[in-house]
Amino acid sequence: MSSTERPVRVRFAPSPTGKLHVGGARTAIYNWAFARATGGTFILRIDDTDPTRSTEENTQVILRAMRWLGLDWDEGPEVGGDFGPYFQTERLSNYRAAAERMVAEGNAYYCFCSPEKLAADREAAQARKDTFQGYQGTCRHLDPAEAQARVDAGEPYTIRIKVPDDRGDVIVHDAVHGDVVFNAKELDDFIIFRSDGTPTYNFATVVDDAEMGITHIIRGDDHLSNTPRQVMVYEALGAPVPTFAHISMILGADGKKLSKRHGATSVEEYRDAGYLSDAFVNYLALLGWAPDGESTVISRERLASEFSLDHVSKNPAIMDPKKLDFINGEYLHAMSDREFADEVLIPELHSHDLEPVGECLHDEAWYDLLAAALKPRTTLGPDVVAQAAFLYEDDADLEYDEKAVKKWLAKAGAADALDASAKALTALDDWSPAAIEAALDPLPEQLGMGKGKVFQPIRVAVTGSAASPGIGETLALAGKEHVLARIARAKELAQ
RNA sequence: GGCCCGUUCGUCUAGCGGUUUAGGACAUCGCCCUCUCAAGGCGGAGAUCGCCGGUUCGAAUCCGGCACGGGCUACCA
Repeated sequence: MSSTERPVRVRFAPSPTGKLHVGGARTAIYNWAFARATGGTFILRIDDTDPTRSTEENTQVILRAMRWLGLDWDEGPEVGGDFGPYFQTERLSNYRAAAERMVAEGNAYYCFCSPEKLAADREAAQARKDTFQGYQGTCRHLDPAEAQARVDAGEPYTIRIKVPDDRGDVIVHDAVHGDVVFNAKELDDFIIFRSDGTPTYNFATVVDDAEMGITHIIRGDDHLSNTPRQVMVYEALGAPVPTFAHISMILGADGKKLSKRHGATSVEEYRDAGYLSDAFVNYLALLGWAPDGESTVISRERLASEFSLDHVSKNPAIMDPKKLDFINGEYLHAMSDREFADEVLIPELHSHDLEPVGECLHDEAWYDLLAAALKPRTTLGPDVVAQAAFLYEDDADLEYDEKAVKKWLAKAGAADALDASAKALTALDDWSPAAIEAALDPLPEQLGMGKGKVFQPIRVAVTGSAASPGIGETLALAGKEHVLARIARAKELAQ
């Protein structure tokens, strides 16, 4: 039975040797979306066979990142499943059994070559400028009984797969690259079991994928060249070969492999910077996959229903933070004022220790107004902090932006504008944005000045800066008492 | 050294032999709106489809070579 006829089972199998990187996150997203779009099963497996670099803490970081991304897995850590365990370190006996079966069936053999001999052989091949520089097959034709005797005698050994002499072309059916042809002659009898009794990656991963019934392997294209080796293992195991989908790497702005010097590379850094999970998934999903040539903002639901492997691009993608910001802004702007207040505004203010000061005008209606004012001006959650800061300063401590003072307060007419507006505002009972604007509206004409000449001095007086939401909203948020106090204070700087 | 992969505006991409004067999005520039900053609306500039040959009446699309970039070739994953 061909793999495409089996119910879809895909897996994301990170090694807990570090945090979840954006490249891994995208691989996880594609696996998840493919499973959801095909009604298949999404499995999470932890490939922790490298004991020196794998840690429990990294495993937790990865699970947390997966949850934050909203990539729920059907089988794996913490949810279980019929094909477990889902940690490779708990499956060692499976690998051992599979390898021994391969030896027994003549598809693998014991090798007693020392690392030194192998290195010497390789150097010799290089010196001879041989086209083939792999394993020379020294132990391939050892008598099985004799080999077994040496093993029993305690001699160190590795287990190597026996690539059939007459295998010919190995064709990897890849959903994004098409059929990729390799010749088995270029493959050597690679090691599947180390002398320390642990399996190698190319072996363990295939044993797991075969036993877990994985039908499609979606992973980074750094594995493409290793795929024919893995196909050899599937064949030796007598397991169906899955369909592969090798996706390209994500690069930094300079076209080089993403690394620390490019800034944020891990999922949690993006989360901590204030990106929305939906926006981040949206951006990453479209970095290398396009449902059409038009869509930029695509919902999680659409991703989960429309994702397909045949629209995945072959070439590497450069990560563009500007576009991520744009998409994040789109998600923010699509929120209701209430959602924005509860999910972004208030948490951000709290995490920056901007707690309500003075009298309690910071009620629900006040936050709704602040949310409405700030939402269109926000592309990243933390943007709200600097914009709202003037509302959390004592009147006497408010700092004025030097340029703004020079441009708007230290100018002829500024004092008149402040006087007139203070007078109009003092008389005002209804302290709503609309009422404030109505009260201020006639002033420019009365004073014979342009609107900017009147409103900007007020804005600078109240916020300390030349940029803020509309004057009505700004004053309404600051509160009448504070507005008047700040205007009075600013008059000392005005002409 | 050998094998494999990739190459469309600055960036992400659409394009699967004629409907293409190569479409969209981000970024950028300009205009409108406007009390500022955003948001929003409208518009501009921006890609001889890596290069060279070939197939074809016709190629970004098919084939070959080359160049550049990347991967694998480990008792790493």
